[in-house]
Amino acid sequence: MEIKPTESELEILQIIWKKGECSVRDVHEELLKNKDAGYTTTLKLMQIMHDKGLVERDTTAKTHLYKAIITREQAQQTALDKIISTVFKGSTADLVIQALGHQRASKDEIEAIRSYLRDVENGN
Amino acid sequence: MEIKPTESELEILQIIWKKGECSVRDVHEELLKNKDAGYTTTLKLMQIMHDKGLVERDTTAKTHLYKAIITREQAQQTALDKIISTVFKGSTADLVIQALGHQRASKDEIEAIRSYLRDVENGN
DNA sequence: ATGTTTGTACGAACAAATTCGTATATAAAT
DNA sequence: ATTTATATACGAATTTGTTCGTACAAACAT
Repeated sequence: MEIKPTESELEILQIIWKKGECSVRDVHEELLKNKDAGYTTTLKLMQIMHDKGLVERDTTAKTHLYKAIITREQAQQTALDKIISTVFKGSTADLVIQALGHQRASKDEIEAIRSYLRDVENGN
Repeated sequence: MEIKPTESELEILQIIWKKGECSVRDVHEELLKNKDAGYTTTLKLMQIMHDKGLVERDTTAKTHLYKAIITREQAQQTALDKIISTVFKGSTADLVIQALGHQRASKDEIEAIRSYLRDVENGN
């Protein structure tokens, strides 16, 4: 049973991950900074996300509060799995190298990665 | 002007990238190994891809031959850009670490990445 | 108490992507 | 020559995702 958030759902999840528990209005206000959309559109999307089990909600008050069920890490992993298999021929190394090559990681980022590699190799 | 292949289009591009020039039947046969679909579905998809400029084709013979216009690297970069911005908060390092952490890269892969990092640091 | 604001629910329009059936042309086999 | 297999073209149904309008309930302000 795959949980694959759509594009729009991910935009919303991002906001919920950042802010924690959110009302529809919270999310909507934040969305408006980047795009243009009606309030009921956001509401509907969040209701659908609830149906799909991407979020849970507290309906005790009039204004419902939504929390993410799926974690950012899960979504990251799903997204990675997908593109590794669809465009990177299954090779994680290819993905990493392509990411580092074109995204121009900063010195700090590169150091973080290198230190991570050390840990992996020592710990294993 | 964004060139964003859809899910199905990527499945087809993968095959074309691997095999080079392909007829619809070539692609279709390969697709059948993983999923179930009708021949005309594959045909239609490839025609749409042609309309969109993802592939070009040689129509001199009865059986048309398709080649990819978009390269695997372009598709990789597009895919990376998208997920880095949607689920990795814009951080390439986060992506790399998540990829290495869960995909359990092999020793060879890790060495390849490390050597790549060395090159980057020396070359820059 | 009554109007205004703020909320949910939900059907339905719209759009994009996918799938397939049918028509038709060409090549190959009998 | 006629049948059979293999192609393309393309309209249309289906499915999935997105957007919005309208109805209605609860809270708030006057």
